[in-house]
Amino acid sequence: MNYWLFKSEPSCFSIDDLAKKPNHITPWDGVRNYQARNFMRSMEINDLGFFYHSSCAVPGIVGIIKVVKKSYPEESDPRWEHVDVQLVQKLPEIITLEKLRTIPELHNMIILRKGNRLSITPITAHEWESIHDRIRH
DNA sequence: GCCAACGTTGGC
DNA sequence: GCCAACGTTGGC
Repeated sequence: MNYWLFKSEPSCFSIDDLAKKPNHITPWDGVRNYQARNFMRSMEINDLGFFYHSSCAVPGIVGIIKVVKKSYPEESDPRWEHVDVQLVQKLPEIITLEKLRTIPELHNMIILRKGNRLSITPITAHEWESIHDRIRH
């Protein structure tokens, strides 16, 4: 079991867009970065991920998703690949980037590093739990 | 809108 | 294979 963080600009594809999809499933297509593609290739069914809203007024984690189909080539350009993901939970409240920066366990998280632009990043089980603990129940 | 950081492109 | 130029990302 691996953990990931998936970035998306909500003006392009938001957590609510995912919630409107049949079975709450979407192909995570359009990734045009080799490192991110390689991360997708290494994903397994049932891997979990955080859904992150970027380039918006309040960036942060807005949901939990899981991998439901292993990486496969895109029709338009087989050089690129993507997995299918399914919505597990929309968080009752966003965990903002500002909040994430205050969590000591996350100081090494890739997404928080200056200049990071990767749209898909692995996160550790420890990081996953630290964030998960901040979800309101 | 600004700009730092980073990836990609293409001439050499 | 180097590296300058350019395009994109994403927080602010």
